[in-house]
Amino acid sequence: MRVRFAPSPTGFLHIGGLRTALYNYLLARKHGGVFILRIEDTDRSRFVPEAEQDILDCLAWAGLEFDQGPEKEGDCGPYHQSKRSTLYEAAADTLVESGNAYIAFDTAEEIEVMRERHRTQDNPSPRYDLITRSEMSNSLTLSAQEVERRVGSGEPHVVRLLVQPGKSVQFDDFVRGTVTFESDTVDDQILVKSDGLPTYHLANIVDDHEMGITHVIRGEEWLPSTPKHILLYEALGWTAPRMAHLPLILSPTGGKLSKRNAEKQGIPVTVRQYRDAGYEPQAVVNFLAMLGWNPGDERELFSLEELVEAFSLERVGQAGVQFDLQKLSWYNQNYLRGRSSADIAGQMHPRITEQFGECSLESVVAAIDLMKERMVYAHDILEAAFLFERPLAYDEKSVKKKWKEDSGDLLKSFTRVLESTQHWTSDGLESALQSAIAELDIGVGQLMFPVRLALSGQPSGPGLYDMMVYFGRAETLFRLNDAAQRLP
RNA sequence: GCCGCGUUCGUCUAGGGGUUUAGGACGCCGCCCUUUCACGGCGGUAACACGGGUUCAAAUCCCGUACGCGGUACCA
Repeated sequence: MRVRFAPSPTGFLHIGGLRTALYNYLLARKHGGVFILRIEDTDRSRFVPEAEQDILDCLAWAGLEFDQGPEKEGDCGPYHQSKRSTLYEAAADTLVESGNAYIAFDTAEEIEVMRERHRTQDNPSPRYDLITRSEMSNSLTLSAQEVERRVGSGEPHVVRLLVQPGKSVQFDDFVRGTVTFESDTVDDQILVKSDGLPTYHLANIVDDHEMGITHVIRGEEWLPSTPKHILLYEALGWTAPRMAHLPLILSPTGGKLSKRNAEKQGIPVTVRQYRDAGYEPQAVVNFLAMLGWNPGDERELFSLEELVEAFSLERVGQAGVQFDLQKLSWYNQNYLRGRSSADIAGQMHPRITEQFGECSLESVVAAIDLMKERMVYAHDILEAAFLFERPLAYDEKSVKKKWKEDSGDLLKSFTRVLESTQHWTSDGLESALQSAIAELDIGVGQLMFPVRLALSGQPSGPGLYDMMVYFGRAETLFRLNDAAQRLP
């Protein structure tokens, strides 16, 4: 088995592209096959220089290692279509010679005029096909000498696929079963553009054949052009690979998860955005895997290795799937919890020192220990500012609600108990507080809430005693006294 | 318009003729835990698009309709 992921470097890698790459990767690994990365850079007008590096970075980030591709030569390179021109030229020549393709000289304007002429209410976009090609300037309507003269004089021209009418083009799709198209509904696809570069359709099938691709796994948007590809394989006398068209990822409101559509709803569309937003790569991978595929049992959490084990094309769904950011967060929370506090602390330490000033790595580890259960993203730790600096202000609502006239005095009384507390541990501090409220003859809440407020400035947070242990005696006493002074 | 693909809780889905009072997960709601918030535990909410057929029996098979999505480029 040989599969490939073949993105175009026209922009940053789309999240849907990553899913396509993932499914290809999983299938290859599952069957001990080869996973190839091929850069389809045949559109010069949309070429984005940084795009290729982004594709490489994002695949690496997600842990999808390819076997062959740019900077990883294998048995069928090069892996950029821009470096494989001779292959496409040869295929185009073969097709023209065998009468399966022809040369056309029409300019964009001439084609537009033809479309205008044939346009009706019922046919808003006339094709270049059986009906119309006879009235255009191409090697089917011009004499051989005239064609030769025009080509010889350097007149711009394209190569078009000659689609024969009345044929039923059929193929078996792994996820959709048998799909049939009538050749009458297929247009004479341009194979070689007037700049001499092949279109996707030609380059793609030439490369898939040359690279020995056995399974093509791609998005459903390619389904309508598959009959063209099948026709090309037939015309070249090649065996077509097996096809699998994946359900499209839709926006939560339906419709394509396009840049505009998605960003309006706060959904990142490029993999880079997920990386930058602090998503765990495993969470993204796991989430993406479940978007259109399921293992057939009730498991939800899968490592990449487990996905390889469980994956199969048979269990890929057929209906479009809506993207759900909340489910992704749930995955993220799960994978974050799976990481050690030391690991997360190591990642976040630089940002914490940058934001709050110098602090030891050990203290960050302790802070993560305190917060981990209530974090969804690694950077959530930054929101718990009180762990790294003294509260600048106290949550107004809580003060209004919980801070009573005697709270300051109670806090001061408590500091006297804490000064002499023997065991500065969670248990020791709990009994210290218990004895304090017994002595003062008050309810637990009357003391607990002011203490929490004094320590964190917040109405909620980690366990009170654990927090005191984290701060230590001196800092705890300082914050208690400070609050008693600053609050009314 | 035409061509193609699709349609089970709000979302991702299981189920593919009888085992289904349609199962799980996310979300939402409630209770418990915790005198905080989260985590966790327990419970609840909520779906077979519609209409015909086939059959003793249909979410499951067939046909139609509706709706959604994709394609309809010298883009991929």
